[in-house]
Amino acid sequence: MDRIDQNILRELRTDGRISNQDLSARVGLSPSACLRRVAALEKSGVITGYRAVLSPQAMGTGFIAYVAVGLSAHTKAAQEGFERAMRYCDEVRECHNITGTVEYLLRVEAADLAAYKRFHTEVLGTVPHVNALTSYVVLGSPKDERG
Amino acid sequence: MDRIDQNILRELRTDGRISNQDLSARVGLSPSACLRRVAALEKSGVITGYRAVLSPQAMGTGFIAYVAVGLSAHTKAAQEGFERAMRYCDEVRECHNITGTVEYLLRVEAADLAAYKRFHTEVLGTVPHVNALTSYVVLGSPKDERG
DNA sequence: GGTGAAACGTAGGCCGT
DNA sequence: ACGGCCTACGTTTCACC
Repeated sequence: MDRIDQNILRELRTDGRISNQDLSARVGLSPSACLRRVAALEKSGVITGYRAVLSPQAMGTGFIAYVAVGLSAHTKAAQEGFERAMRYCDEVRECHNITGTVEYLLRVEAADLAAYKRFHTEVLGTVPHVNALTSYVVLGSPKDERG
Repeated sequence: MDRIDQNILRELRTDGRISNQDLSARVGLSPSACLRRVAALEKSGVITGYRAVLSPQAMGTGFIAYVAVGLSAHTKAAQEGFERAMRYCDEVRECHNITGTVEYLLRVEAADLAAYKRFHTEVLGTVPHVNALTSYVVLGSPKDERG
């Protein structure tokens, strides 16, 4: 992992669909040498995948909220049950296990406030052991370099 | 924006580097028709970009935390100053303006606890109007579909 | 790490529906 | 307006130096 690898990663983080030819030119390598490095970075797990970044507005998920979730039982079974429920939930885009007064922080994307309310009561309200629920509605994201 | 577009977006969200040929086969279209749709989705702003997803561990940023930040002044100038500071901060990967008792939620990625402590005191501690700081260290992310 | 050539994918004109 | 076909062009990918 030298300077050239760092440059490759910086470029791919900005534009994941750059052609190998353009990428090799930017980092000062021949296409084949560049491709070998990219393949190695993928194989070693430094690059875990590529994703298209979609506009939430255009996707009909203009309502975004972070939700702090506390469980009533601190058992392994309770955690696994909750995580399993989150995994199968399309609205839940991220589920982080955190330190602090509650166990989880979710990022939830819904169409609008009404859809979010439905998710809040009908989904989160019915998952076993869910105790404390605090929603933080996202008003805007001055910086967002997710992925 | 019909069902085929939805399928295209679902595939590109999962694998942003899929070839147009494979993508067209998956959504049941000819390569040219598929490419036209993808180009239209990019032009109309539904697809805002493509990114490589990198492993934080491999990138030397294995320590991740969410930080709730409250400002002492609720003026436009105070907010703009804070947001500007966050924009130029490499450790801050996301900065969301949220509702609730505090104004901002940050995602911070650092090498380790020591690096995070340095960031916490030397960066966040010196930004004007920063009042309340609460860190939530990420222990793990059972689900993470960021991007 | 670079070179070259074959295999592969892309992009755009054109026509049918 | 939109999808499919065809083709020239560019890119990827491999053995080899």
